Amino acid sequence: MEYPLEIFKALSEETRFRIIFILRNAKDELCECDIADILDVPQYNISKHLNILDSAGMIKKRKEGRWIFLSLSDSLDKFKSSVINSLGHLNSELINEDLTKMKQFLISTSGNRCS
Amino acid sequence: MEYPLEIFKALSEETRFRIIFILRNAKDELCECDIADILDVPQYNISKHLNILDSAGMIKKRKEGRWIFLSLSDSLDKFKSSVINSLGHLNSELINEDLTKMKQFLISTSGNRCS
DNA sequence: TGTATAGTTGCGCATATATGCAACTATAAT
DNA sequence: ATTATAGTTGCATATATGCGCAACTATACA
Repeated sequence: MEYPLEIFKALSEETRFRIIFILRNAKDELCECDIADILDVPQYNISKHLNILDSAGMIKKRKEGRWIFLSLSDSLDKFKSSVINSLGHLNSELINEDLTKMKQFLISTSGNRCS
Repeated sequence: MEYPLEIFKALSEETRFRIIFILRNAKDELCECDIADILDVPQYNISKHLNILDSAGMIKKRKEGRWIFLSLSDSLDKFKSSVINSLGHLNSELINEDLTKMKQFLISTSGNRCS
C-alpha cells in the first residue's frame, strides 16, 4: 500500500510540489542551486526534498562536476505520469511566478549557467 | 498555493486514499457505516477523514435519515478529476481487496442496506 | 418514553515531518 | 596548498497530523 501513497506524500508538501511543477515545465535540466534560487528556499532543504522525490521515483539526477542536474524521471509508470500530467490543468498565480522566474534563469544563462 | 496541495494532502493518507479509491469504483453511493466496515476502520475516524475529503471538494455527502451517503463529487474541476482518474492506472493487491469487499457489500444488500 | 444505531467532536497522546544550524564532503579554480 | 562553490547530513526543535477514547447529537423504532 505504501507505493501508491508515496507520490501523493511527495506532492503534498509545498516545496516539493513547486519543484515538480517547474521541472515539468522546464525544457532543460535545472541544477540544484538554480532550483534553490528560483524557489527562494535554502539549498540544504532542496537537497532533502530532492532525496524524497528521488525515493518516490519522480526525478532523474545527473551529476556533472560540482553540480547535480535535475529533470523529471524519464521512466515514470502510467500512474505517476498521469498524476504529474494533471498539473497541466492548473494555472495558479503563485506557481506561475515560479515558472516566470524559472524561465528567466534559463534565458539569462542560455542554458549553461552551471556548465 | 494551499489550493492545489489540498488534494494531494487528502490523498497522501492511507485511509483517505482507500475511501476515494472505493468511491471511484462504486456504482452506487456508500453510507458511512459501510465504508467503516469495508475498510475496517473505526467510524469516528472515517467521519474525520470524510470532513477532510469534503473540505478538499472531493466528495458529495447526502443525508437521509440517520445515514450519510457518500459519493465522489459531481463537480470536480479538471485538475481534481484528472488526479482522481489517475487511480485507474493502479492495480495494487491491497486496494483490490477493498474493491472486492466493497462489491460484496453492494451485492449482499442489493444497494439498499441503509435505506 | 426509552433504547438502539449512525454520526460528530473535543481532548490528550504519540508519531511524522519540515526546518535551521552547523559540520561535513567533493569538485573546481587561483 | 588554499579558497570558493555545490551539495549532503546529523541533530535539535517546532509543528502537523492521525489515533483512541469518551461524551455528545440526531434519527428511528418499540
